[in-house]
Amino acid sequence: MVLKPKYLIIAETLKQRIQNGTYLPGTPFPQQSKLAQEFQTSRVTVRKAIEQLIKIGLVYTQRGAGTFVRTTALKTSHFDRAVDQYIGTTKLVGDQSRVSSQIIQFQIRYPNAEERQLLNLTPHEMVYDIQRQRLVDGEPYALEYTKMPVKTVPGIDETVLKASVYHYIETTLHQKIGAAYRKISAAKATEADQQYLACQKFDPILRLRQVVFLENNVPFELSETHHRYDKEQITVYLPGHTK
Amino acid sequence: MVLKPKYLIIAETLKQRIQNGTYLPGTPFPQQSKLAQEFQTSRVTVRKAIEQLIKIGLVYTQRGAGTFVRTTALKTSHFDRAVDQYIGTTKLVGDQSRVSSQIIQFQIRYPNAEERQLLNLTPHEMVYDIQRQRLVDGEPYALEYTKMPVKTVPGIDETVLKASVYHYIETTLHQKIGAAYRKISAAKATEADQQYLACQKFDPILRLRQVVFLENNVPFELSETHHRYDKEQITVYLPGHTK
DNA sequence: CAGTGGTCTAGACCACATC
DNA sequence: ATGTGGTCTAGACCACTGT
Repeated sequence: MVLKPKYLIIAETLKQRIQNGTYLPGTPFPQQSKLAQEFQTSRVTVRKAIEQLIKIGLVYTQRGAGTFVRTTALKTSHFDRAVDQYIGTTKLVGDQSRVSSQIIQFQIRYPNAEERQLLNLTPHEMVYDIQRQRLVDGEPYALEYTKMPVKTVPGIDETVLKASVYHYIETTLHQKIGAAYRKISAAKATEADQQYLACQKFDPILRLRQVVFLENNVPFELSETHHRYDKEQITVYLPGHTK
Repeated sequence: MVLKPKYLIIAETLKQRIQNGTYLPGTPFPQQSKLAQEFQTSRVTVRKAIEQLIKIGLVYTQRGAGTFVRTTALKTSHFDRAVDQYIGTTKLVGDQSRVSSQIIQFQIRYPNAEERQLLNLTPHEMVYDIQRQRLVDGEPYALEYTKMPVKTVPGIDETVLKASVYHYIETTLHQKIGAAYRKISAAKATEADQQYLACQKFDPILRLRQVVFLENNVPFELSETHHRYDKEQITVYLPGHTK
């Protein structure tokens, strides 16, 4: 694909206009037919662009009335964390230079039953089994247990693990990250948590278990991440019915 | 609206076929043009129906190849918890008869600064301030701190609070629940948590803070819910780019 | 009533996967 | 080369909100 689809370009343009205050919260938003004229396109395409903004919670529509920018706070995060990029630690923090990693364990082995099922593997397709301590600005940030199929993410080594696996996948393997299933829970700190997150014995842990897919829908990561309860929270926006 | 939009009817039909095994995971899915013929509609409408299924993680598409049912586990929850209905405790559990509530506090007062901002209120528009212990099958399930504008949700009383506010809003007020912002974190158990969730002093708590909107995008609830760490986890599905 | 967004059509052409 | 999904058009009509 040489050129981005028109509706994504329009979505980005509208997003910028919201950011720079061209369209103010609560106030107007040009009607769809006007936008179609402006962008030299059809109304259907404009609607598709607006749909993107609805999905990330920037605007909402009211039949018969118009389209409006959301006033609500909590909104700050939506500009930097697009829908598909709040999945990896490095991306979560945003600034890659602030993130560093200590490798606690790194081995390649055969998958167990759960890994075979969730990563869709046969018994002889091997997985990386990785434990990393992630630090932001030198402070412990997360403890990660990651399993990835070797066949799907070939070439992982210590250099990659010290930096960002997601970055490696996108730049070197030229793959894009797709959907993800996440389960979020609270847990008691394990001994490893106490050690690598520098937390107390009775501190709670925010635990995130997820299966992540590439854009071609091949699962490539099964992971469990532990966060200090006082350093991280997870923000979710649930659109109502996207029409 | 007398009749449901055609694309939603098609989406439901396809969903049922996935459930009853007509379309098997990994296996085929009729091509969009064929489905358009079958449902006597245009391909655009069929695509809109499929979009719904993608959003809840039931299927995925691959350009040039076809549409496929997701194999991955974790899938069970998607049939019962539709996108827009995992917000209230009563709905979360599913079976209303199993849920009961003890009212700990119920008063009406003027809003503080945070409430005014997040619920979009003027200083003289009053809010309900409610604390409830929620039980499932008689066992403590959650401790809820809820603030709602009186003007938006009129007529709340002890009878409603003993049952379900969401049910009241939908049946008596004839409003529908829309979008929601949620922040999920882990926390130490407070004294109230220990008392009303019957948990130990050093047990972690799963904490959910959210602002919920009606379908017309008026915010109607600002709440904080505490869950026992061993009784609840939150499942999220993040679609990649929905095209 | 006028004006808005929501649904829908019947085509067309493009990008990609598979053989 | 064929077949799939992805993008796009230029209309039409419906449902709802406001006055």
